[in-house]
Amino acid sequence: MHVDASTSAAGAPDAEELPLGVLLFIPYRALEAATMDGLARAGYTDMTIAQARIAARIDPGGSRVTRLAEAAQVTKQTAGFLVEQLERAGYVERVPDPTDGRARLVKLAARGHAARQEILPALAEVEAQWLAHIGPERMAHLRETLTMLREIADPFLKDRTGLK
Amino acid sequence: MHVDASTSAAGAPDAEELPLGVLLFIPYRALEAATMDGLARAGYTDMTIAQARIAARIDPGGSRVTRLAEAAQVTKQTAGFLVEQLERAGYVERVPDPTDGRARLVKLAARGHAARQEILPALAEVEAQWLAHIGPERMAHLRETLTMLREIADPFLKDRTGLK
DNA sequence: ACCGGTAGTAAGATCATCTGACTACTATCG
DNA sequence: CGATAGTAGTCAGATGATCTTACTACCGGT
Repeated sequence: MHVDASTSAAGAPDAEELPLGVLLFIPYRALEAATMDGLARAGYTDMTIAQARIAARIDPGGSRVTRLAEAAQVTKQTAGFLVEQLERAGYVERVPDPTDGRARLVKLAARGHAARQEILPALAEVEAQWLAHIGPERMAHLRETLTMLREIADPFLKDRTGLK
Repeated sequence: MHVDASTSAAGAPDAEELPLGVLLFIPYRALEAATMDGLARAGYTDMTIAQARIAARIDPGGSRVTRLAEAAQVTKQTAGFLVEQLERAGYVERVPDPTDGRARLVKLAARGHAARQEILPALAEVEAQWLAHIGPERMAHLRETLTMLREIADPFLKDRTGLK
C-alpha cells in the first residue's frame, strides 16, 4: 500500500488526541449500524434509521409523540412524521391517551415488537465484542459514566427533573 | 405539573436500563449542539452541522475527500458535496495533492481556522461541566475507554490497520 | 369564564445522504 | 511497455430527515 502525505498522519500517534465528540460518534454510529444490520438480516427493509431511533424510545406502556420528540432531540413535527411512517408500516399503533384528550399514545404493535426482537441480539453481539475487547470492568464503568453524564447532558432529563 | 401515565415511566428507575446507544447519543449530541452554539455565538451562521462534522476531521496538513468521507462514515459524494459548500463559504481551500495526480487536499482556510478557534472553547466549556460532574478520573477513563473502543468499532481505523 | 400553555397536525422549505455512472490517474504484473 | 484492476473525485437524480411557521383543540390554574 502506497503511503502518502495525506494518510501518514492517521496512525496511532493521533489516537489520544481525538476530540471527544469524534470518539463518542464512533461507538454510537456502530450501534446504529448494528441496528440496521439486525433489521436487514431479519428482512425488515422498510424501517429507516431515523424511524428506528424513534421506535427505540417507545416505552412499554406507550409514549406520546412529544415525549419521543424530546427524547430523540427532534421537533415534535419530525417525531410525528416518523411515527406516522412507522404506523403506516405496521410497526406502531396510536391509541388515545386516557389522561389527556389532546394526546395519543404511540405503542409498539406486534410487528414492532417482533422487529425489536431482531434488533436486540444484533446490539448484544456488538456489545459482546466490546466487552471482549475492553473487559467487563471498563464496560460497566462506561455505562455508569454515560448514565451520569446523562444527568447533566440530556436536555429531556433536565427538563423533567428541574435541574436545568 | 400534571403527572400522567405516559410520563410516569420516565423517572430514575429507568436510568440504569437505557440502551447503550441512547446513552452514547446524549453526550455526543450535546457536543454537536455545543459546536453549533460556539459557531452561532461567534457569528458563523452559515456552517451546518454536517459541514462542521467534516471540517472537524480535516488534518493539519490537509485531508483528501475520501479520507474525510471514511472518517465521517459517509459516501465520498456526500463528503465532496459538503467540502464544496465549505469551500464556497470560505472555510476550506482545495489544493492539489503532490503525491497523487488524481487527488486534492482539503485544508482549513483562515476562516476555517478562525471558526475552529470559536468551536474549541465551546466544547471545552461543556467538557468542563462534565468534568465537574463526574470527576477527573472518570473523565480520563471515559476517553481511554472510547479510544479503545475505536480500535474495533471504527470502520475507518480497521481498514487502515488491517484489523478488519 | 378567561387565559396562558400544550398536544398534535398541516404546509413549505432546506439540509443530508445515498446509488449509479463516468473520467482520469495509479500501481502492479506479464 | 502495455494491459488491467483499482482508486480519487465529480456529475446526476432521488429520497430521507429535519426545521420553521401556523393553527385548532384540549388542559389546568386563577
